[in-house]
Amino acid sequence: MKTRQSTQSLFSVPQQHLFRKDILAWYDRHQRDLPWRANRDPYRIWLSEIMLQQTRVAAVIEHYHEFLRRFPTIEDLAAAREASVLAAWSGLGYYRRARMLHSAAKVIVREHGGKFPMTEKQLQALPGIGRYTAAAIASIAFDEPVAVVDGNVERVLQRLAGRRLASVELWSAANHLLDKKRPGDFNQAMMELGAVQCNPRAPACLTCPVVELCSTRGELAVEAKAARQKQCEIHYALDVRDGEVWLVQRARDASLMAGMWELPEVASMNGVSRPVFTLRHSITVTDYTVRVWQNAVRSRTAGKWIPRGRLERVALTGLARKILRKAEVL
DNA sequence: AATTCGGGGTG
DNA sequence: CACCCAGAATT
Repeated sequence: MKTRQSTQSLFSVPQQHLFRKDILAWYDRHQRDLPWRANRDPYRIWLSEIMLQQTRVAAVIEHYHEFLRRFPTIEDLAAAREASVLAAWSGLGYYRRARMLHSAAKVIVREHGGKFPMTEKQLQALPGIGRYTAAAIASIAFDEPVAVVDGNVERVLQRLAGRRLASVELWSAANHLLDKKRPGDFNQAMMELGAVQCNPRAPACLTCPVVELCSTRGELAVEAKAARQKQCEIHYALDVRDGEVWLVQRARDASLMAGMWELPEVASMNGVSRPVFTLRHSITVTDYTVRVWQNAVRSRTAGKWIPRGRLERVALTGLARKILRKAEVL
């Protein structure tokens, strides 16, 4: 017999009410002033959610305004060329997000007449929108009572529960806890709590609004993760003449940052001459020591002279952007 | 269920 | 230096 509930609740009903009241009151008082909280325009909420996938708030804010300045409406975005969208995304990483954002914009304009889909189910059918993002947009922009589970919420729930929770349990617990009258605020409050109070390293339990309902209170064990960063040295040529820079384009079918622009890679001249400068950069699982050379021998790979004034509009890799900025070319 | 995809802030 | 960030798509 199937008496076992497939859904689980962390708290008794009275505790749930208390939790909702406390966390919403805390959120009303302490929420950060973030750009995407200015209104409930689904286009802007959507953009923020895509940018925020695995990306810190501070990094997103740097790109958010400029992206909206270039593509103020979803029609503008749908009509843009992919290269322009990637240029606006440059430095944010996970460039597939930008391609899927662009393709979803086209779908919304072409198949939905530019009107944003309003339900979690419809949203999740769009490219780049998974379970988390669909629930986030539906609840924040359209008041649909669906809970989100992101990295923050996962941590908060596990600390509340005092144990690890499987994915099914997490979504179930979050949905039980959800305040159905203010789902968008509740979801954001949970994430805000995880980001600001219940952070990974040093949870601020002393000032936590729900500490009395928490079974862990800060002592949650961290799980060991193996992944080691590999170290690697890489060399690039910096050629600037007449206000132009020589750049090359990554292969269209490269697995990493396909089609984006960067400086040409060259052989090491360590010992022969001195690099213009050296910097460090990490991509996925590799920590690069990057040496930049002037007057290096480039191979004959196809490239282009790009006027400095146009660099803002080029889909540079994050590393290329970093180098050009350090060289004061950008 | 496990991998892949960027890049950087932070303790 | 290690860890993790308002995850999704692919295998």
